[in-house]
Amino acid sequence: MNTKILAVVGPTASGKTSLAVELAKVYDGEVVSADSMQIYKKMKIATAKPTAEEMCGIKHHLIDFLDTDCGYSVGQYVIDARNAIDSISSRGKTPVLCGGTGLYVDALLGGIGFTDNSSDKKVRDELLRVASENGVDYMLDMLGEFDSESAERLSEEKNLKRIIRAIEFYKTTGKTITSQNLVSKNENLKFDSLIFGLTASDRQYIYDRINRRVDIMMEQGLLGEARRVLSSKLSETSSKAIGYKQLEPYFRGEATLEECIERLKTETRHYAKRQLTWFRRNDTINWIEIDKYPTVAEQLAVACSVIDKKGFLDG
RNA sequence: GCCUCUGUAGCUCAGUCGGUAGAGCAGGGGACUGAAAAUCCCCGUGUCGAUGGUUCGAUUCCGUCCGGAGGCA
Repeated sequence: MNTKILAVVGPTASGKTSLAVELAKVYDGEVVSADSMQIYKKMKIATAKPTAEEMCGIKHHLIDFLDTDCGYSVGQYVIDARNAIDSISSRGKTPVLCGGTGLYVDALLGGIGFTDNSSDKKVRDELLRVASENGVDYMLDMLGEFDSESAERLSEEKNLKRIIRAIEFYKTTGKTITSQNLVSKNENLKFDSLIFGLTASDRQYIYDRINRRVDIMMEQGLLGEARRVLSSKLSETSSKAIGYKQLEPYFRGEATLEECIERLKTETRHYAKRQLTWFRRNDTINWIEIDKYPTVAEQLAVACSVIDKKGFLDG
């Protein structure tokens, strides 16, 4: 039988952390993070990484373990998360997945099997160079030579990053990404999951929370953290975090602090919107509207009633 | 008080030699299989400040009024 796992997803600043901790308390669980930025050490305030106090003694996995100069990927995440879940289950506890990185959540819960060594920095850099010289259409034609199906699929939006990824996959494995995607879903790797999604009936409610949280981050010392993070060596992944690069114009004297903070809020809102788009298409999610249930206690009550009604953790 | 400039989308502004208007940002929708806090695609009706006048027709020209900015006193 597949391992049973509870999950809490949703946009940034929706309160995933506290609900996950409460669920873990009730169901004797441990939290497994699904967040592509909280993995990094040093990045605490900007990533809203749970503090010891917020964790309430609940063990958290896949948080605060990687140096900022290290890269990371979905493939690695799925391996790490499966290990964490195995360890939790073997101790007879309930894994509670918690995070806003939709790709990580879906890959893990959907049982996507990644093959080894399909990513090669050298190949990718070379492709990026070719692309900068010849343009997107040229890359699309190149892809079409061996994988017309994905070339067709990508021809509408012309997303260079995906086109390059498709070519890179072929160059490093000799297989097309189209064929890989067909066989990657492994039923045996799937989890028996019950997913809760935090959202709001009024989008503005979440935006207000984001704006407020950025102000709080500033009070907590985001500026100092940004200085430290920006002066350390960052990887391709860690350099993408929202919260530091938006403050760079201020450090360089090219913008006022107020302007940068506004920018930071806006980009965080954009991010939340993308997260909502991602999760909305998942019709297995049990949505909880946080403007209707503003306290963790209320959200927990809703979640517990769903779990009970479905008898999800019975037996 | 006089003079000049200005009032167009939530914001910043184009524009219409008179035929009821369009960019950027914000906002909305969507995609997403090894960078995903990434990357990419789609979406623009608004009393053109108010009110009279000229005109077949005014957001556009003219008058008056009401905002805003600057200059002279």
